Amino acid sequence: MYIRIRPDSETPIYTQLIYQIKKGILRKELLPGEGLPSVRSLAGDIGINMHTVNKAYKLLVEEGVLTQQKKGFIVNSDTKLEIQPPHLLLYKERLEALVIDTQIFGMSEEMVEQMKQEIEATLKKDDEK
Amino acid sequence: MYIRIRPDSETPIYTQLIYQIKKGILRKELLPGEGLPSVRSLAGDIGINMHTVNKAYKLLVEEGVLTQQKKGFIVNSDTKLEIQPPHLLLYKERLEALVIDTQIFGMSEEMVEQMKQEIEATLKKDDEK
DNA sequence: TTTTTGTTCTATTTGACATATAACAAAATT
DNA sequence: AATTTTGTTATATGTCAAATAGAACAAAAA
Repeated sequence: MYIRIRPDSETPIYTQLIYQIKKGILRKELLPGEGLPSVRSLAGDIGINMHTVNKAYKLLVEEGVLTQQKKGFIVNSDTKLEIQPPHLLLYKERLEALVIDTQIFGMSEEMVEQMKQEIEATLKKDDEK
Repeated sequence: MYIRIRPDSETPIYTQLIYQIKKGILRKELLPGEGLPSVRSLAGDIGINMHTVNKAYKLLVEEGVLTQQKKGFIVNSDTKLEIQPPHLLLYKERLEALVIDTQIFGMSEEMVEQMKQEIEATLKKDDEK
């Protein structure tokens, strides 16, 4: 699985990593129950620190996306993964900010819908594209 | 116009202020051409520092939401305010992150749509509600 | 037995955020 | 004309998150 990190981005590395992994799961490049690389190996591969990878993994566990076994992290196999209240609150805040900017800049509903569909296309298996 | 700041929020104060002002414009509590309170008076009113207000104002000018006269900041009167490329990029990144979380947590399209409409209701003039 | 795993701890560096204070020129007010 | 208000600029300080570095540990896997 490909992971690309932009060190100079405003977005923290651990946040970038979190979304790269979520992307991998949605694209089925990471399957339920599949193990993730160890914090040390992944850190070494993409050239970042071990603790940064560990932070991303632990936050993903906290969200329920990953689970933790005695040894190592794996993709959660639960069919129904529901968002927890504190994360739902953050989700709503992000949605509100996006809606506000959409209206402030007078972006049409079609324009947003098109962008959304372009994004969704990148989140499908290569097979289905 | 009401402005409420949560000092303990993860969101920086200047960012909170930016969205409060955008909200005020959408709700028509701030009209095109209308002047905003001076950085000192607003800072004093809501109990934050002058430079924090100034930072929010300047960023809003940079986005085209406000303009600056010889003296003071005013709401931009341009009918067509179009988003600039760098801001559009950030917008797309935020939209992507939201779409990813929507799918990862298996949220239905109806659920998102409902949340969106609840938000949009808060962005209308009180008259229209 | 050796290696690998995540965990924990201490330490350091960097930058953003926010505040505080002061001084300035230009504009508005009195 | 004098005073006040405006945004601007500069310096300084404190706090915190992010990221790195290195070391040590017990438990599990090889």
